[in-house]
Amino acid sequence: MSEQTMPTKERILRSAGVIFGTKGFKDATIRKIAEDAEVNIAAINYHFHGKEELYGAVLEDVFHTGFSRFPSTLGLGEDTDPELRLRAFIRAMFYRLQSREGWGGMAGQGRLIARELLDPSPAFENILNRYIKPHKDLLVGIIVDIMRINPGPAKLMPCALSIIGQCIYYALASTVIRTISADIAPTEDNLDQLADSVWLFSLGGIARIKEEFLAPPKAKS
Amino acid sequence: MSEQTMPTKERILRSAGVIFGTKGFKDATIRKIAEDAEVNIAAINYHFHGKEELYGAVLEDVFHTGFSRFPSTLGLGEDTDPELRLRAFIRAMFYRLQSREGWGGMAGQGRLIARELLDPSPAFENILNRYIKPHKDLLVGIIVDIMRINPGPAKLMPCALSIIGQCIYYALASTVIRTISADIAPTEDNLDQLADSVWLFSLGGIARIKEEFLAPPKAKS
DNA sequence: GCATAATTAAAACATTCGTTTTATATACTC
DNA sequence: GAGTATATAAAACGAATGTTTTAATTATGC
Repeated sequence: MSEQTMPTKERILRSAGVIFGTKGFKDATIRKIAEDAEVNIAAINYHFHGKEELYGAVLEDVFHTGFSRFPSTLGLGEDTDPELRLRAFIRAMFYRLQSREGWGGMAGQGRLIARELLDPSPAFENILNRYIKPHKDLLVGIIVDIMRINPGPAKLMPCALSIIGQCIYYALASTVIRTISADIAPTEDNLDQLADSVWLFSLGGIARIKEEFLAPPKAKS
Repeated sequence: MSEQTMPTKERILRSAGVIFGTKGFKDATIRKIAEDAEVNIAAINYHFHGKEELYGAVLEDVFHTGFSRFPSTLGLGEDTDPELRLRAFIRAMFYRLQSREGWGGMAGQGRLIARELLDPSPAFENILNRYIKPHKDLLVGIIVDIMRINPGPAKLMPCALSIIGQCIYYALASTVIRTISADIAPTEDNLDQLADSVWLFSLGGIARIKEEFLAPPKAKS
């Protein structure tokens, strides 16, 4: 389905995804989206009822597409080595956040999600319950399996946040990372490599947190 | 110096810091800043030459104040145990990003920095060279000292990004973290605790990266 | 103490943007 | 094939916003 034969509604959704992602809600204008989608302004307010609802639809679409195409297990069964399941989890996050695939040139879905974390929109609460919370629970389950004990949420949650934080940061700061050291910036080609670096780092982190939980040090200022 | 005796220029800078931080550049309006600072609109365009330049001044002020009050060493000498220097580095980041201290109720400096990482402003290039790059170099130095070997930038940079990413993420996503599990969300009281969790996690991560560098596994799919 | 510069105040301007309205075209139903 | 619903197009509206202008006020230097 080419650019022109694609139904208007879809074209709008595509363009809106790119523009909302790269410029943010406030900076993205209906006019620019309409121009990019080669669609009249009124068509946007016809199919969606306004800017806000369009944004909600984009958000839903981004999460739905991302989690459909790159499920957090990447197809691995529950019986797989939990360390490999963690690797799949992290890789899936990298793909979702940074891969170009499946979103037709959409270069900004990772940034769109980062924006939501900064300034959650009204539409985000649904996303939170339907995607993010289960996603977090899955990760916590993997960590427990890796540790082979359950140290309780007070230890597990920071672990999970540390892992997710690394992944999000690469998407958030990709622009700045590129100017600081271009060779380490995430591209389509080194995603696996970066993801695996985060994976190894996290395996070490998890081990250390477990160790500290089992044998809390007496004397360490 | 009370609210009213403070010079106009400073009052503007304070209010602008809060409002830019919490709402972002585009969403923050000159009128709201003027109202909050109890200052006429024209005074803003008189002292600063416009919205953009005001923003630049705020950014400079945030970084200057942050790094002055919380230097990355927290006073520790070069001869200190590098693991403790890492702890200081991470704590300083948490204080800078999330502490209320020293910025008169400024609740959003961490978010302001996260916004810059997402959409760097023209004023950011200076900040990058004068604050962020040296900051990164310091961190890399600490990591080398902890590892006691230098595995080269291809291994060091991801380590540094993983550490910084964790810190930034807590600031970026504090709102969402709070709704997911309120007890782990960063507050003024548990900053040390969270920072130390990131510290331990990172120590484990560094160890693991080093280990993998020294003895790369032959057979691991 | 006055003249000049620095600062603050109020109003007006020009632009941008989301939305609405009105008109036209296309598709579908009976 | 007429009539109705659906979809697109063009223009206009109204609100918000950054900036400028013009006037008034305050501080400063001699």
